[in-house]
Amino acid sequence: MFKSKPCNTHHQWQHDINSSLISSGCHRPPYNSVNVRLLSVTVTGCEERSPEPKPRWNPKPEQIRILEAIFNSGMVNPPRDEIRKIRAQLQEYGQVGDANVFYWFQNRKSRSKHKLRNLQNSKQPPQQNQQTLQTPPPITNITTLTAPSSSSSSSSEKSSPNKSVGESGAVGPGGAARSTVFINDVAFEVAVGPFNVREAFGDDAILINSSGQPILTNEWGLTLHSLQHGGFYYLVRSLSPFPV
Amino acid sequence: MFKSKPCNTHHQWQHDINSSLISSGCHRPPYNSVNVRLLSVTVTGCEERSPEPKPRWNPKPEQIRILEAIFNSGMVNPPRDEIRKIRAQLQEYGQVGDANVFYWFQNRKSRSKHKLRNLQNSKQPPQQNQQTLQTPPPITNITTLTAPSSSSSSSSEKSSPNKSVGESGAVGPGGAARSTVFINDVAFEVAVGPFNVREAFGDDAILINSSGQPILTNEWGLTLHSLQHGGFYYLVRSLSPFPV
DNA sequence: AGTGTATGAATGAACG
DNA sequence: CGTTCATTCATACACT
Repeated sequence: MFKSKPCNTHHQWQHDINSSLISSGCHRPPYNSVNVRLLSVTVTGCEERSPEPKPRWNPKPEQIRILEAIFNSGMVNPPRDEIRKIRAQLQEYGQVGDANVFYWFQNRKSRSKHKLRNLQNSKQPPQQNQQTLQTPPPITNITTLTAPSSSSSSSSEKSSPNKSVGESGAVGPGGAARSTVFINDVAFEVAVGPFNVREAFGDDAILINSSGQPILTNEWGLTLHSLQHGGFYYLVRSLSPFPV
Repeated sequence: MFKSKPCNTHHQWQHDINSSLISSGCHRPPYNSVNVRLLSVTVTGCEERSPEPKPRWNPKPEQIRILEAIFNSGMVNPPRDEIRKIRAQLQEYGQVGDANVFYWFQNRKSRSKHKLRNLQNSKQPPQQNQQTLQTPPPITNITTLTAPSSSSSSSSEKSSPNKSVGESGAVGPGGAARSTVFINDVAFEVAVGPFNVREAFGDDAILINSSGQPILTNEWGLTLHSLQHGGFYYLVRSLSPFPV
């Protein structure tokens, strides 16, 4: 019982988690808490199995904005030094630790990928789903896929992605016309024609090209033109996370 | 969906990784490796579906205790034979494979180091260009690990059995009364003053200094004096429950 | 109130 | 070995 209920009120203080990164101890909250926490027994007194409240970091909107901006600018996997800098930057708006930033990027990337995957998958089913889904049923797709996604971390750059891509422009012979575009350095195969940005990435999603120009869309989130095959685009958000 | 499954149905059977450790060979068997495949993942008609979900090992608290104890006793990088023995020992409490043990130690060590590094970093304000390359670790090959001290919250002081993420950022005002010592080459932050060896390492724990002299403690397991800041100590046990 | 979803945190597993 | 991926847990918040 004294273990799953942080009696603490929802104080979102996050003491000084800063400077702590992934720990490695044991923590198995689920049912048992054996934990042999090394130290922390500052001799200062008897301690009993008091569950740690676990104040979870609650990023401020400004912080999220910054993080999102960095993420969307291509740095999806910032190296350690960068994390530290980012943390410093974020700290202007509230307490935050390197670990928090680290976790944020990890989760952000992971979930982004996961969602996109689902998206992709949902298009696969031989079901004639068309409705609001923009992807044409034909799926003859080529196996060419180049997803830089993580790759290296040593160099933090990618502001200007121009990694020579394989230019996998292939269209199913006799099939629907599709082209490959890169969004946040991730390859996507999209149908030629209007692309439903909103459907794909959410209501608040905005695509900008490599020149920083936003891709215009109509009130339905559809681009006015086709995305350019082989083009690089970046996804930004006006606010809030995207629902899918 | 599943909000809190107390004891998830994790089937604990770790497909035996028998034969050899994971050192080399094929990795990433789990079909779930979606890796960088966000694009075109289809057409293949039917993807090979390994009928094996490969549930990941979920160490039991007792197992964690044993592992922690071994790790804390200094064996941060057990050789293959030891791993086998350890596994055998752990198996009393649940299925576990050599690979699991191996990974556990790898992660444990790695994350301990990370944590320490961040700690150090945060305490050493940016005053030196750290190229990440070129500067061989000034430290010896010691594996430093810092123990979380209760840190902040002057009022709520407790040694949490669980995740101890908290770490007071800057030492703050005047610096807390703590010092760093190395026990089995692992860095610990301890409170200045008597140190509770028993509390920290168990009833059978004995600390000896770098000269081989045992650190005397009273009947409570408290050292008579403070541990020396920066000093090297070694943990031995009067009765060794584990092979060391 | 509960129920579902979004997301911070943790960690086993694995890659390069 | 350091870094990254995938999965899971737990909690804050939104919803009907």
